[in-house]
Amino acid sequence: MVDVKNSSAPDEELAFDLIERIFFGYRDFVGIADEALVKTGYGRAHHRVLHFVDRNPGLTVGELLAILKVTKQGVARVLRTLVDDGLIEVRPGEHDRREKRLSVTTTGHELAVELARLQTKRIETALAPLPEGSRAIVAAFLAGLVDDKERNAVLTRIQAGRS
Amino acid sequence: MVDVKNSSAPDEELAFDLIERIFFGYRDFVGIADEALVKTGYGRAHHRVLHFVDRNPGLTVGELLAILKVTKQGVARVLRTLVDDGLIEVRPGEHDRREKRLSVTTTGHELAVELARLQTKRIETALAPLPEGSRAIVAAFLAGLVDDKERNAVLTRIQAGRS
DNA sequence: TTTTTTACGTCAACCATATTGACGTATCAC
DNA sequence: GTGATACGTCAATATGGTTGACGTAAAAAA
Repeated sequence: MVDVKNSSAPDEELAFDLIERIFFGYRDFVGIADEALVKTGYGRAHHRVLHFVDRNPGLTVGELLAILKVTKQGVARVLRTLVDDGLIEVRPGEHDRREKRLSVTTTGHELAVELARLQTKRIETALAPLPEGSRAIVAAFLAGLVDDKERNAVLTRIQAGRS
Repeated sequence: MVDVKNSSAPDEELAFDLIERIFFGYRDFVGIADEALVKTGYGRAHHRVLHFVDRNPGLTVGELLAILKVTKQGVARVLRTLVDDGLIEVRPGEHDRREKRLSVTTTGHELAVELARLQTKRIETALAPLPEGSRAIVAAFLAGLVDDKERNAVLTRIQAGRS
């Protein structure tokens, strides 16, 4: 019989509540888009690419990889599908023609907005009963979850894609 | 030339900022555990199973499937590995011996706590600079992201696994 | 001008995580 | 005893990735 409470720390407080809320909240939040995407035949990976290209017109492939933290092979198939299907356009960079500058077509933009609309609705519903200033608090908390070294790049990226 | 602004709604406000903060925040938050798991050879799927079994001793396989929203085949390999490796124990249910009641071993608990500790640290760091009451606001927001029909079950589950 | 580096693509092989469908077994409830 | 339930398993398949090797075009440096 081993004592389970054999840790030296005097019963540290672990944030199980928030850890699980993050899990369940994210599970259902992305589920909104997953469901809506069934009709299109696309998956989560397509949504992520479409979203960030929609928000950052002229994004290069390299920047996209940095955002998603995947390898180029990881997005290759997904990106090719979206281009073939006419949701995303590719043009060589003006100053550096090795680059591929990505942007959404009208069709691509419409799908991106449709999904963003659904997710926005969920966010607003979640914020509605909360006190004034909650949006800023939630935003700050979420930014705080990002790796220290990434935070500046992330916030700049988000800011860059403002309406 | 098609007018991009052809929607009837007068320039709806889409919550791009929060949508992206949720993405980046989650990406790095789960990345904390991913990194720590490299040394063990386990992946995200193992972590999820271990976490919920740790927090809900005596959990049945069926309940686990409902929490993770996957099929039994989806957890089969992962669960078998954790049982074979001695991190999770299985016992038949007392009242219903068809059930398999799952619980962590000492080893399993230690790994679960180690991961929770890392994630807790990130959460506390994110909350630290925020005003009093922010924790409750963030908790409420995250619960609000959960599907309406799931929310009661989720909150009950979280509450059940309290320290 | 040659050389090197960069940005990107692609082929091949592979892995983790999941799915659906079919079938089997033990056990419970009636 | 019969049927439903909890679970396991086999097989085939899909999705979303990975590493490694190699190729091309263009930019930057020598």
